[in-house]
Amino acid sequence: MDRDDERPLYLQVADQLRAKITSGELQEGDRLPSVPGLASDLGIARSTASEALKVLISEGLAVARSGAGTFVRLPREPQRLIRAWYRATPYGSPFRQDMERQGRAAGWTYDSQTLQAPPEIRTRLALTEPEGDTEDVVRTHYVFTANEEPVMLSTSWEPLATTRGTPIVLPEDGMLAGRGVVERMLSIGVVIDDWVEEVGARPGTAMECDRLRHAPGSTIMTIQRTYYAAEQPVETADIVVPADRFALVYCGKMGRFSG
Amino acid sequence: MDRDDERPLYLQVADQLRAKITSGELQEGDRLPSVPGLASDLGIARSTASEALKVLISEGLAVARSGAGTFVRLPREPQRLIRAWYRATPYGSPFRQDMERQGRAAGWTYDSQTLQAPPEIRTRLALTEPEGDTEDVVRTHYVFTANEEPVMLSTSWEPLATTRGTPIVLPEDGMLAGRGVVERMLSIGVVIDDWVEEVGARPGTAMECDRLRHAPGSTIMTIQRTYYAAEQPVETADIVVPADRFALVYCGKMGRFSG
DNA sequence: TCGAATTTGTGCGTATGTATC
DNA sequence: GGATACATACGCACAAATTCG
Repeated sequence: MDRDDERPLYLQVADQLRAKITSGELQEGDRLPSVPGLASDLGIARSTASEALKVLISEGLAVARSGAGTFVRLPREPQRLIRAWYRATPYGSPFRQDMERQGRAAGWTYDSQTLQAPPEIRTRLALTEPEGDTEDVVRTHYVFTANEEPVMLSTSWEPLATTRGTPIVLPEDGMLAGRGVVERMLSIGVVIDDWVEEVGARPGTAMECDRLRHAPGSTIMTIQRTYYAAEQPVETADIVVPADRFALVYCGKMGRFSG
Repeated sequence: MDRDDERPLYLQVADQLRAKITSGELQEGDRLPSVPGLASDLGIARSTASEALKVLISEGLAVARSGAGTFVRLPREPQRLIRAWYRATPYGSPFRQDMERQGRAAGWTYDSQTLQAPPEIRTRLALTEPEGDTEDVVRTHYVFTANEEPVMLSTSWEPLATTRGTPIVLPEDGMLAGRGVVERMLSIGVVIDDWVEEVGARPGTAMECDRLRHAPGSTIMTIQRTYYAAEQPVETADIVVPADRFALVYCGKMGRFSG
């Protein structure tokens, strides 16, 4: 440690602690030195030691538990979610296929409702102006689980213009329950041929983290997926996955339209 | 403001300032109250006022300029990075094309070096065991800029087995400098036909955030990209983009291999 | 060009509340 | 219940950057 100008003191202390984590000297779940401990050991102020730990916490390398201490929290090796559907036969649940390939039991709970689409969804589904307060979409909230643990949230929107009067109006009802949008739509003659996904990331909201049993503020990835049949959007979904458990895998071929 | 238990004081102050931003009372570039100003106006300690401003900074709603003040920085509508290359002719810089489509001036700086690939990269490039300490890859660090601002980091690895003795050993050297991997490889007869991208997200490290001029700990997305020619990996890169500025767009077609 | 005023960044010290062990 | 730990809040001081007359 250098008391000179070089770098701020609290960053030097953070570097020192980070090195112990990345080198493996401190492992997952191990307790980091406490604020008073660091302060007296290194001869610095408690507030300075506290700043150093906050750096590691903001980097996601540690979590503080009030009253207990600050603990190492290594980023887990993420599971891979294959998001490029090169399956020749898109039958069955894509999520279940991904999980079973990695030896995990997939499941989900859901909750469907018909209502009038909000403006943002109208844009994504290319809906016309609403007529009065007519209900024109089916919204379904999903919680997906792997080995009984919640791991993914999804909110799906399907226009009633496409599905009204068919056996698949409700996504999780009837013979094709749980088979995925593509297969369900195919059964009523709607051939989904294009997909677009827009991937973002941000700290999770309190509600999202709660439903995923995650620490508040932990990083999540968001996917806005839209399915098209003959250039017409027939389903769109907001998908939320915790970033410390999943990586999204996309692939394709060069040189011509990637679809 | 409530001096009672309710919520921590610095969060209440942060809420109050955030409300002024989201309501539009304070606009992009406007100066927030200074730390001493807040402290005396609200009758709180300067350190408490400072904490409140740090909350907004960590949320990406403000930036501090030492000596000048703290300024509103509204979350921009995220720029879209098109990551599915359906360009029939993959000529020119993909990054520049994305930026110019959105009316921004693209640029980059780089730094190339030949060295022996570390284990993780060996796996990704399917390299055999190293012979002694032979240098077998070219590593290039990039900092990409849009309108002079750093917006994306990338570290690219190319096996010397592919490029040794050709005019394109150094990515940013010679006639094809800045033209992108695909075009450069094509010029030596290596036809890149497959790509795989693995997308993750996490809080940025101190170094990453510093190089991107971002608040430490702000959310970033990571992309591990690998290019293949005839099923053989010929380049891999680690790409880092700040999540509050970019969304990644992937698209494809259903029902057959998505490439 | 210079200097005074302002502002952020860092670092010190202390104290209290509350959670955990 | 007592010891320990983190979270919050207060106070002060100085350095470095910026701004402006």
